[in-house]
Amino acid sequence: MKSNTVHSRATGRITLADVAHAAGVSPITVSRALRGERAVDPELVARVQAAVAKLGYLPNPAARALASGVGSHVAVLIPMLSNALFVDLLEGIQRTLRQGGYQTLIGVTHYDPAEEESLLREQLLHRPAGLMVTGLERSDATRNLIAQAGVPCVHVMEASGAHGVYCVGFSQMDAGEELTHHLLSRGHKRIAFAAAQLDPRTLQRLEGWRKALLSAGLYDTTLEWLNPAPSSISLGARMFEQIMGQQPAVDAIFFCNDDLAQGALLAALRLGIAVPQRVAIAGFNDLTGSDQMLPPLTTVRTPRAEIGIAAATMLLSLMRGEDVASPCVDLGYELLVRGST
Amino acid sequence: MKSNTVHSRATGRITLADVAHAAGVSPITVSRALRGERAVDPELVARVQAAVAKLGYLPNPAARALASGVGSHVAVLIPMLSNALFVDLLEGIQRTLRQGGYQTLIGVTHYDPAEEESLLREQLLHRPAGLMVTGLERSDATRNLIAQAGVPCVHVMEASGAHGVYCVGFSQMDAGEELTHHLLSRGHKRIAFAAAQLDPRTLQRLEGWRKALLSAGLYDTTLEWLNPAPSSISLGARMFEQIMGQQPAVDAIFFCNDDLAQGALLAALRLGIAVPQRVAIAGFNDLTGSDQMLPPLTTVRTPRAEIGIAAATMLLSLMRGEDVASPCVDLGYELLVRGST
DNA sequence: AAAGGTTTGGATAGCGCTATCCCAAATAGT
DNA sequence: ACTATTTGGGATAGCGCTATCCAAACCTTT
Repeated sequence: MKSNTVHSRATGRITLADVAHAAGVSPITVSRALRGERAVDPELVARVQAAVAKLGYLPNPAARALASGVGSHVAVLIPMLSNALFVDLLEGIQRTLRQGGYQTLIGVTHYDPAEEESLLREQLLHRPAGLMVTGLERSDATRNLIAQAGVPCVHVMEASGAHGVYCVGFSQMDAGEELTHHLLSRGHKRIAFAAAQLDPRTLQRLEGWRKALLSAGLYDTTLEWLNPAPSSISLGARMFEQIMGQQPAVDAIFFCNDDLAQGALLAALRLGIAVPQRVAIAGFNDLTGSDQMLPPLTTVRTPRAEIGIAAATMLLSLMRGEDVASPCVDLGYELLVRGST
Repeated sequence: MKSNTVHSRATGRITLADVAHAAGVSPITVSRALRGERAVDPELVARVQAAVAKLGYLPNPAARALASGVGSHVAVLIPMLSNALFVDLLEGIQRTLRQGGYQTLIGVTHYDPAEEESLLREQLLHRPAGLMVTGLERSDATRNLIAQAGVPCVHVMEASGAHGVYCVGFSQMDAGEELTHHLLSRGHKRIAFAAAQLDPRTLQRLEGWRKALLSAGLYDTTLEWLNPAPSSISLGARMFEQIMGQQPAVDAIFFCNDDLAQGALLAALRLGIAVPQRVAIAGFNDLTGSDQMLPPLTTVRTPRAEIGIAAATMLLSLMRGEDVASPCVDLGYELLVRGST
């Protein structure tokens, strides 16, 4: 006796062939109808869709990936998950890509170019449909891997006019400059820049700070406090104590990230140093808690969730083979002046 | 003229067949030698490995997934990325799985059972080799999906004796009880429990708190402050003000998470309420910054990185078809008594 | 109306790997 | 010494889908 189940394959899963049989068309027509890859008679499309719905057909991503040579996922490389900045970014990316039918494969580079390269190499084996990477600076080897991958790549968190590169972000340098101008406008003369991690974005903010101080004739190398260690609240506290101890003339400090600035504010409370009277403190990124500090922290709100959404939307277009209006999107930033300056 | 390149396929990539040709064996032998799936003559294994190294062969995950019916990745479902707790957990999981040759596909459920179910459904389409989920409580539909997936699943963050379930975590209830006992031992009589998010783990801590207060004869429903909103520093500040305003007799507050407690400490500073003299404050999870607060926050250190590593190690064993010594691993916790109590 | 181009559906042949069956050779059992 | 069992290599046949070529049907154009 013949089996009268709907499926034909041994595994028992509904396949494209089953749908084709039910719709009375060939498998390739089902494939085309579902992907919209070529014009198909609307009536056949309707029959196919009815069969798909009736059978509950779900395409097999592995088979699709093997046959087409490209997967249904996107590889995203970010430096860190412990910085809330990237978590917000990722949330926007993942939600948007998921709506577009793509999975997100996350790789964490720990700010290490070698790790970025090895992660990318691994990810590329899985033949992603697209790539998303943080920033524009990377090793030549990594850059080559991206170029030879043959899939679109969007760069996030920095905006650059460099052509041939898709990017979504904002000008870290302008933001750093604007925040420094704010401190200058408050009458501060000795404005220190305190940074940790020293990734490219941090160094761009440093450039902005330098530019503002140079134009005001107030630049001084000894005002730069650069620490390559990872950024953290406790490091911020330590750097604050160090700066105030070694350079009492400093009357404002621009911390490259809010966690450092939060640590500094807590240290100031502990030491009884008045903020902003004795020394003004500013941060960057408007992380959670910054508005709750004593005093509330002046900082720069960066549109990371929006960047994630815009970058993912751009990547979706590129993966569909569409052109994008502008390869480089600048989403700006917002200076948030609060009690600490 | 015949091509003298090493590869045979149109795509130009080195395939298993190329390796087989170079090693002078059949493709299936190469497959077996590389996977160790069946005994293969050591000499042939050596020849195969030499050919792999010479040609730079890298297996195609999509082909492997299609032929074997199972992918080379693990689906991990966690509630949130904005809680540092899960970031630390994930870091341990991802690093360990990567060493074992598996990719990690992250799904964020936002504490929503329906989203958990739909995410799992999507992930299952990709046929993961294993599953990792947070906690033990979930919808029946999700539970069925896990059971019918036919791949091993490890539950993290809670330890339970329930048989047939693999889990790595600790007893949230015991931790809540122990922290409450600490507060009792400090002489506090009216110890409030303040919680947000109200996920199962939080409710287990609540149970521990209740148990401790009941045994001390100090339990009172009005001491429970439960807020379903997401946990955050600013919510902690608001809840603190609310509790102190409405229930001035409270002499200690156990916050279910450090972010709430940090907000409370900042609010206390703002309001000039002495901690721990007027009211003691305790948190949970020892998040970054808790040791920098004024006063430093008493909390419970939870071994989330270790949980991630142990859970991933267990899952690796299960995916290899090995037995694990104990299906349920309790990694404990550590009470950190600091200045706030 | 014939020649040429343009759709649109289908047959065919893989994508690169592994499950499965088979068989020869080696080992064990009585 | 003979069968019974184990061991290890290979041939074969897919896994479920899409790229590619082909042919028939449908429009144009002159």
